[in-house]
Amino acid sequence: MNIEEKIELIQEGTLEIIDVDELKEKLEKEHPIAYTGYEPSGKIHLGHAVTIMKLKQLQDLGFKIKILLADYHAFLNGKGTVEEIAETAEYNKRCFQGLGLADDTEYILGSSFQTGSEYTNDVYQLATLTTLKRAKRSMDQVSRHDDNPKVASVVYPLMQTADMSALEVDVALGGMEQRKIQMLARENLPRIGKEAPVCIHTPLIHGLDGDDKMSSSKGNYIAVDDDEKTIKDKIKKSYCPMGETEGNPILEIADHFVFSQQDTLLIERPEKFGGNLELNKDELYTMYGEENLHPMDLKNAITQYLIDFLKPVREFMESQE
RNA sequence: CCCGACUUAGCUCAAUUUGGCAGAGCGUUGGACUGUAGAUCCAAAUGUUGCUGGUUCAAGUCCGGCAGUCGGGACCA
Repeated sequence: MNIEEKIELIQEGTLEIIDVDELKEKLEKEHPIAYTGYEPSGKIHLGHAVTIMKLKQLQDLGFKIKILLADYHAFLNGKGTVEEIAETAEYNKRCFQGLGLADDTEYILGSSFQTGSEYTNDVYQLATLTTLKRAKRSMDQVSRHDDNPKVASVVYPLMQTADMSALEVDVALGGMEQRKIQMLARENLPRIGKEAPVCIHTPLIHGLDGDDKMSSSKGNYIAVDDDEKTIKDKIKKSYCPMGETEGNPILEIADHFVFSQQDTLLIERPEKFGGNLELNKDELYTMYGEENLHPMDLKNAITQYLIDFLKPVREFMESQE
């Protein structure tokens, strides 16, 4: 596979690559490093899984993958005590493994290096280069809501910047909510004499309730280790307007998790409603948009697909207990 | 360190000048209507009133102490 073909693959399902020419250079390396950081979270859901799927693809293309279990970041963001977060991080690691990342994926706990002297120096350097306004703004989509925002919330993006240097990453992958932090990092790293990584952003998927963002705090997610019944119940209750192809969480799940794995989706429906269908992505969107496919039939198909898709994750997690 | 204000359901807030059964909206849950969900309609659940001591027949309400948050003042050789 040549570099152009690789780039085409990487672009699938991403909103932006900043920038593509730099990515070409990175792809000439033997084993470029790609990283994503996750705040340890009580549940790993399909939103997280969008980025994990992309990391798996990068892995197949020869990247070395580093996953930052960002325990300090979670701590700074008010998610609990360091001890609680460490436990959650261990659980999250199993979720990521269960989603199929290769065994040589490196899982790194933030606290294992984020107090080092060189690292700390980087953070202080960055602190002198970053205005409060800019740092706060970068946290718009990331910061947990707080009526009394703490200094911690502006240290957060500086640490995320320093992470990229400390982990020697070539590519930083994240959901679109990370964009402002990543852009700040790209701007500041050269100013402290470090190289900025290529930034790749994936779309956020809508919550099952139709909310802008699937998030563990809102309970509008499907967790990667949800069991069959839970998946059924959650999809059944999901927002899914007839004919609506924008902001429809069920179609988004089809997009990111079905059509990234296979070309067509089998939709089983009773004869009286037209009988079974096998549709590719374009056909599905067209047919749904024209109201020729009922939401319930779509939901049933996605429910069954997700049950099968997440089954190995669940089994892996159980085998680890 | 000093002064003041605030703290009530998951969230936002009510609860009369003058102590008398702690409420609403939103959210949540259930039902109706739809071959899904939502919208709409109907119904239901939910409280250590920040903690603590006191006054009183009776305290969310009055008094004392503590804590948290916010604001101001003071300190600045």
